[in-house]
Amino acid sequence: MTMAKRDTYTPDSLLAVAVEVFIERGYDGTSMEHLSRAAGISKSSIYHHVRSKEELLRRAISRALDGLFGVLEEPGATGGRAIERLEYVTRRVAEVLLDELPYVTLLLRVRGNTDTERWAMERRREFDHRVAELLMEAAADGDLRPDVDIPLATRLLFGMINSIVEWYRPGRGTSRDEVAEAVVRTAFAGLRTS
Amino acid sequence: MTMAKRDTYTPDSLLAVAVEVFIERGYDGTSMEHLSRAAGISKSSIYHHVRSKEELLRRAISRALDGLFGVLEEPGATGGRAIERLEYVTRRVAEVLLDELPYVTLLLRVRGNTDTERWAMERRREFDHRVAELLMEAAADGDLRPDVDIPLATRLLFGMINSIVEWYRPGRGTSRDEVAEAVVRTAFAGLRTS
DNA sequence: CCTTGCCCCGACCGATCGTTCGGTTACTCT
DNA sequence: AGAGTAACCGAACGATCGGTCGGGGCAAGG
Repeated sequence: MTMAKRDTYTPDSLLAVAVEVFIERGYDGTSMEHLSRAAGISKSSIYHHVRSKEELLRRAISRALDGLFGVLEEPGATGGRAIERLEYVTRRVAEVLLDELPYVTLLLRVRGNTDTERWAMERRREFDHRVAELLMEAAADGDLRPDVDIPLATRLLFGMINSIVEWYRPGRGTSRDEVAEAVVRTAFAGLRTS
Repeated sequence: MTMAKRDTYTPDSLLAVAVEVFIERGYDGTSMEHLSRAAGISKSSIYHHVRSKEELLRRAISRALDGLFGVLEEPGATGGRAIERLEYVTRRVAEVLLDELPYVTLLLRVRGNTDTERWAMERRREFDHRVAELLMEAAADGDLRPDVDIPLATRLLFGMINSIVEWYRPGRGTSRDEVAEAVVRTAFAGLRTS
């Protein structure tokens, strides 16, 4: 009746292993041989769980994108003054990035060599655009320092948030919430009026 | 007598072509076939100018590192109050990054798969450490907001600066000096006291 | 004219790439 | 016990990888 838990790979648990290797060696720098060694099963066995190497990438990237776009649907991102929504989104994006660190890391490193990668880049641009609109609204409300260049500020804001994937390691140093808080505080000190 | 200029490749002019392809496709995602097509010469001809694919990477990375470490030797980085030196270094690093954009881009994307890449990562860490020291000095002088976490602030500062390589394209949008100025202003608004 | 040396080429090397295939194990269900 | 199947494996596929090799074209110097 109840399906007994077996200690074997599911597509998702295999994905978790694969993503770690992708991050360490880069997607193109990772061979199926590398993956099989890290997973402890043979190269051909991997194909029992997933169709291809690229499917692993697609699954990982989808998970990251779902998390990021999900933030834009949350109440804090849809109601209230633009500057407040912007601050909410900034904090939540940082949190999602920290919670789904390996998957978002992979998303941010995609270069556009395959159809999957180009699709990921397009979705990412779309997300950035949505946040840029928030910045424009906040500027129209007069809640941003008058001398900020909106497109430039958007770039630098994302640059700061996204850089987290380059150095954050869970359990070492600053905690998740502290990082998110520091990002919000540092970024908005340079943006907000008063 | 005078060596007539011939329109043929030098190791450096070939490097410029190769670096562009490396950035577009990623180092591991670039084959010598890709390089030969971009350079307009055959694959084997490339080996007349450079010893290997990895030598191209090493040359590019060296150029980036020389530029960055060079900043630390400039007068503005060695004399005066720590907070002033920090601001000088921040601006100059942004400028060097913009001037040597493709080479620094490559440096920042290295993952550590080969000896060359591991060497690059070590030199980079060394550079980051030098700047982190400046932050500590400035904090000791009481010129930084008392609530800033020094290691964290260092990460975010570099995150913002380094993100430039992800979006800046010369001749499009904001100018070199405007970008450098915006980085300094935005970053120091969140760091400096008063 | 002929030689020298730089720049380039096509053909090819062994190794490794992502993927496929036929078959074996081990567990579940009847 | 026997049937069915999920999970796995070694061997091998054609393609492509980074790199080598011997030689050809051509401008410069004699």
